[in-house]
Amino acid sequence: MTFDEAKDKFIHTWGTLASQWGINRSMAQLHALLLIAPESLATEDIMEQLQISRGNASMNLRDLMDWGLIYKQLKPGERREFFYAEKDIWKVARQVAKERRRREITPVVEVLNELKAIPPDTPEAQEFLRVIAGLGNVVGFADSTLNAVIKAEENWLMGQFLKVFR
Amino acid sequence: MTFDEAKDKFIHTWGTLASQWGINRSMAQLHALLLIAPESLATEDIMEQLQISRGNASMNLRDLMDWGLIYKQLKPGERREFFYAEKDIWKVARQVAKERRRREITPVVEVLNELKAIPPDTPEAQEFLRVIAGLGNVVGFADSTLNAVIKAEENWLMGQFLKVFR
DNA sequence: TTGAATTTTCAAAATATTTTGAAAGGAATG
DNA sequence: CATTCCTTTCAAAATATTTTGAAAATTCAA
Repeated sequence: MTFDEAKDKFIHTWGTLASQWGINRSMAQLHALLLIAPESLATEDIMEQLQISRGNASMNLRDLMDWGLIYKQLKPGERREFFYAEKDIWKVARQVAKERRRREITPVVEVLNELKAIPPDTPEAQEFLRVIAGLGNVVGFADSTLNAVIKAEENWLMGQFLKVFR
Repeated sequence: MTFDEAKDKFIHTWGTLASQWGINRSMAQLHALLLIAPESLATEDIMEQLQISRGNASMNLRDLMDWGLIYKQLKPGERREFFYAEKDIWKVARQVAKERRRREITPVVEVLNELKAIPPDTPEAQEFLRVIAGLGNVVGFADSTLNAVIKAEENWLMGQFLKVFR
């Protein structure tokens, strides 16, 4: 496999994968492209390489910046904006974990807490409360795991964890 | 909040959440409904409670069975099929972890292995290989984490892990 | 200021996904 | 068997998401 083939395959694969994760294809491909780019790229470069429209590029670049996965660079003497990706993959993972925790875990915890306040008068209500309590535990685990990723500034604890389960 | 309100809110919330996870609303709501049902339900019950069509119910029930999250029950003297959910939430989590690992992690590992075989002749290729190697580590971590969930028949190790990071 | 270069916005178009419902398929009953 | 009851399938319709592209906004240099 040549480098160009590998590059295409990488960008394509990342895009396909991301859609299973609720991230749209353009955003994922954009991220993939910037991840493997040795230099920062201008919007034009991106539009051309991925064959997407200006609007699409603009919106997804912004979303990626919101996620903290890419940065804007201003080159002296250049009017255009350039973009480059965060290359420390663990930092990327931390960033994603942090965002997903905020967007997905936190709201569920709130709803579960609300729901566990109903009176346990009927069998249905009791079953319901059991399920809610169980889900609370699982969500707690997910939360802890994401926190582990987020807080692992050093790789030591992570390494310990991996050793135990491998 | 009354039980009925709580039930509706739970089903609705679960459905909304799931769509961020690439699972469709009907499937998630169906699962939520069965999770909190104290008795197994017939297709008709489900159609009525969730206001969905017969075809929709049929397809999503099958998908949930494929995921190992619900079971079919045949009641003596009844011609209709009944469905009930796996109520052990940790088992549900394990099942989901197992499926996602199979569907998402395994293919990525294969592609990454393919890609890391390119010759490191240019700076671009070298950067690419660095990124691929880094992603390999992150994916390895995700894999280990899912394995931890999958293999944790007992809660002991899980508890240890949580203690360390909490 | 003005105007050229660049980015952002957003309604409409394109695409993708989900849902429906009716027809076809199966299985149990008499 | 034929009939009834129930489930599955799948093309078409409905919905939701993504993408486009041109107009509006912004930025910077002169």
